[in-house]
Amino acid sequence: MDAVWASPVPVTAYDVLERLHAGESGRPLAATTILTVLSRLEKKGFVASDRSVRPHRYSATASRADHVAELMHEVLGDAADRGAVLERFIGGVSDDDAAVLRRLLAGSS
Amino acid sequence: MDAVWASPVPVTAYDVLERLHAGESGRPLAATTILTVLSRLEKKGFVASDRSVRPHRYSATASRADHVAELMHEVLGDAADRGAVLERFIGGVSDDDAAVLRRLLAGSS
DNA sequence: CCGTTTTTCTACGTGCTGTAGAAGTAGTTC
DNA sequence: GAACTACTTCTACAGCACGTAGAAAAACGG
Repeated sequence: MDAVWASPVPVTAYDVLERLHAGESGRPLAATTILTVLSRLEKKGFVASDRSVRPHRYSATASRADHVAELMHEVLGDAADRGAVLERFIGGVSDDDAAVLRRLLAGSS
Repeated sequence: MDAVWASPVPVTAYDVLERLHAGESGRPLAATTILTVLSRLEKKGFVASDRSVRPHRYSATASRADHVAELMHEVLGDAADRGAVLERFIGGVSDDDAAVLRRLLAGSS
């Protein structure tokens, strides 16, 4: 339920199906499975569908990066002691990530 | 299943029960409910219990801040495009949070 | 020993997720 | 336009986590 973000262009359910089967050759999924998942994702607002063309095209409403960043804000938002959380978070990031963060914060000052 | 972090000192199940009932006067929970939840939390490593004393004392293995920070790392870890995620994340934090982050990053340089 | 307190075992309802079959709908072809 | 086919929706079921709790077992106090 996550490989939908893999392609930034609108895809059909069958595109997703192929993409999934290309990677992992475990059990072949049914086409309807993909449709169901896409429908549920749509109901939750994670994807949008273009129903004007016959094989409906699905596209993500937010990029994976957006989504993950939002998740981070969500879990952070549940904390009253944001400072402490951020401290722990920064304490655990890699040097590379820290550099990225420093640059980003410097820019948006 | 979250109010356990409310107190940093080891607590008994009945302490938790009281604490919960003090706040929200909705429906009174059964004592066994708390025990069950604590057991499950223990199985997942979120709390530790001191079984030497009779009313067992439960304490969190990680502070709430630790836990939330870990969650943030978890969701971040799922992303290949960390840079983009961090960018979005920083873009959404408040000025106060940004200041805290800047200070933290400056310190751990 | 016997009652009371505390814990464990077991269980039920619910909601989310992965999976898919059955049935409906929409273009396509003759 | 009736049949065929490709696509989609409806409905369903199993699995899992979670909140909740009763029943039974265990441990403590007298």
